Amino acid sequence: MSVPSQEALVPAPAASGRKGARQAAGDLPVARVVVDTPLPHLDRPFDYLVPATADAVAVPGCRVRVRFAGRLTDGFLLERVAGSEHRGRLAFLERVISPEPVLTAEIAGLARAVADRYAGTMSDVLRLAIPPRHARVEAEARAPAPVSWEPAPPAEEDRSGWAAYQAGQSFLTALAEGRSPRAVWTALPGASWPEAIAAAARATLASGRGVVIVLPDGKDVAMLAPALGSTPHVAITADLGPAERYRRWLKALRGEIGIVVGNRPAAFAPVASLGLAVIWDDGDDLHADPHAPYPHAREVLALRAHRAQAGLLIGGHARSTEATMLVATGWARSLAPRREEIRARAPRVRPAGDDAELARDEAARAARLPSIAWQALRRGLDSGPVLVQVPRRGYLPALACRTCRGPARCPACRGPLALRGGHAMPYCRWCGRIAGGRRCPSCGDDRIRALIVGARRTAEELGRAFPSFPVKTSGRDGVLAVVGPAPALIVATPGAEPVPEGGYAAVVLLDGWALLGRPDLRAAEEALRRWMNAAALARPGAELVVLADSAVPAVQALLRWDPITFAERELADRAELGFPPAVRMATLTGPAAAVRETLADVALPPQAQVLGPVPVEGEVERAMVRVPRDRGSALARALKAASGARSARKAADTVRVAVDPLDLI
DNA sequence: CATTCGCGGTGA
DNA sequence: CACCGCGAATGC
Repeated sequence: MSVPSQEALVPAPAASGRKGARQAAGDLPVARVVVDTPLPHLDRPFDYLVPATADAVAVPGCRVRVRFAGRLTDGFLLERVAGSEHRGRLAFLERVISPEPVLTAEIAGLARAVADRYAGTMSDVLRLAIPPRHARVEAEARAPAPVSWEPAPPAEEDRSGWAAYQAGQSFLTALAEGRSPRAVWTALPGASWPEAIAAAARATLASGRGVVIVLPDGKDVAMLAPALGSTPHVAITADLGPAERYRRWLKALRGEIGIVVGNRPAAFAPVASLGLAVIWDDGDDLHADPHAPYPHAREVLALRAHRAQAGLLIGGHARSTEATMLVATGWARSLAPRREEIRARAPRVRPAGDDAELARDEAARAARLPSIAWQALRRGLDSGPVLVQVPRRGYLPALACRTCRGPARCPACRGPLALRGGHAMPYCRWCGRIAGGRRCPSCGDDRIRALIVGARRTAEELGRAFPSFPVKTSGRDGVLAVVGPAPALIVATPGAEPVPEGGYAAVVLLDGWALLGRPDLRAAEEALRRWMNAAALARPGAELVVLADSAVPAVQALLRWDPITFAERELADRAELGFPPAVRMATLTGPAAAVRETLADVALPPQAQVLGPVPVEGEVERAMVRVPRDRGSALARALKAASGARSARKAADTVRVAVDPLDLI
């Protein structure tokens, strides 16, 4: 198709100072632009004319400003083409913000794929993928680009620790030889996962390819940096500030650096010729983006590795059900430790159920500490720091017996009790029964109290039980990154455990039943992940006591240090129940009428099943739609079409669509 | 929010 | 039957 002549395309210019119409560029005069609008029905490229004056700077991937629906709007120039399909006159690009090609072809394709996977728009994804521009930083002289990335020093195999895994060595070799293996890696406790990741990154770099490494939070990034040592890399984290973040991101974009380490957004880092994508602790919910379309870093990296034919390494001490699915379908291989390595390095785990004998010590009794936990801590304190993991404050408003402070449980199923707002009677979080007329099995009292277990309170109580040792807390407000080798009592919430020099001498996981009792599909998986992350910080053979019933599968998995069998069983359960990742599921949340309207409009793929809608709170309702995994993209397409139709007709109430969200129940 | 589309009404 | 006017649809 050819471009109609200028005069036909260009409206007579408004009476401005300039005389004459603007000229379109002679060569490839049409720019395809992704316009920054959240409206789903506008999620496609729009064509604009490139002014001749902007010919040199209007390069694919650059930021532009265009008049869209009467307003000036930001956008990205996808490509320059000779003509347009659009029947009607094209407008000119208003301005090229800068010629920096910030949207590479690879990331453009990835953003499109992520949007399609999550029933979202490309511009929403680009907002997550591309940091805001910082003009001064962009203008800074670019460092002279190296001819190629530093050849990595020969990998120090003994330090990296990959030999401890069944296929560890061949994984490294494959990367170094330019192949693209995909693996789900179950990391050994006590071993240095940063060293292992660094070795994989170096091997990839040696093959002349780039690496992105995604870690849950800044603390993990800080741990990986020393392992990478002199290997050239940039760390991009949220706490840097916009200028420095953009500076480092540009280094990757401009090909000056081949390894990018960071949190969630690093999954989109514009590393050239990607050879390996890494995600650590993929079960951590920090990897799920809270912004529309709510993509998960593991899924982003899996899509990216697939599209770019790069390797993928999904690692963690525990194993997510989703990663297990990738192994089950044969898409990725399992990188599991040899059994004898586990035996040599895992802590010795002992459960303490409800019936466990409380410590004799008065202060330990007050802290609800069973005897075996108290003894483990006391013995540990002879030789080093000990860790007590407590659930985050306010994480679960638990109920306990008024007198003895033992956990209040459902008389029918032993699930944890909770109070619902406005109701006087506690109900069971597991079976939902109203627990009237219950009595505490140990002291007979029928009164209950709210028990807010938190790090600070627990720390005070434990401090009294071990008066001669320093007590340190680490939690949401005030994270302690590291602790020294001296004996000390460390009280931390999950994810905030300080890394001890030389490992913890003992670990106690308090309130296991509280973690397990959460009304969440993923409660057991999440409990095991948190326990294992804490336990992995223990010295080999250290004593570890978990306050939970040993009959529970997650506790069994911890006892045997077998997260894989647990995850496989979890996956089988999900398949049975019809929940992700065994199926693809989407939730529609919004005002009741809007949710029902959308459900009525949507042309669901065959075999789709609608659950609900059910009230969430107030007027808000939520419905779930599930389809077999291979219908996932059809479902996303249908949901986007339906929400697009709604937004096109300017329906007042919006319905939030989330695909495979973490909080399903 | 600006522009265009498209339909029914209207007056010649 | 051409043209007008207004609400709906569209967005280059």
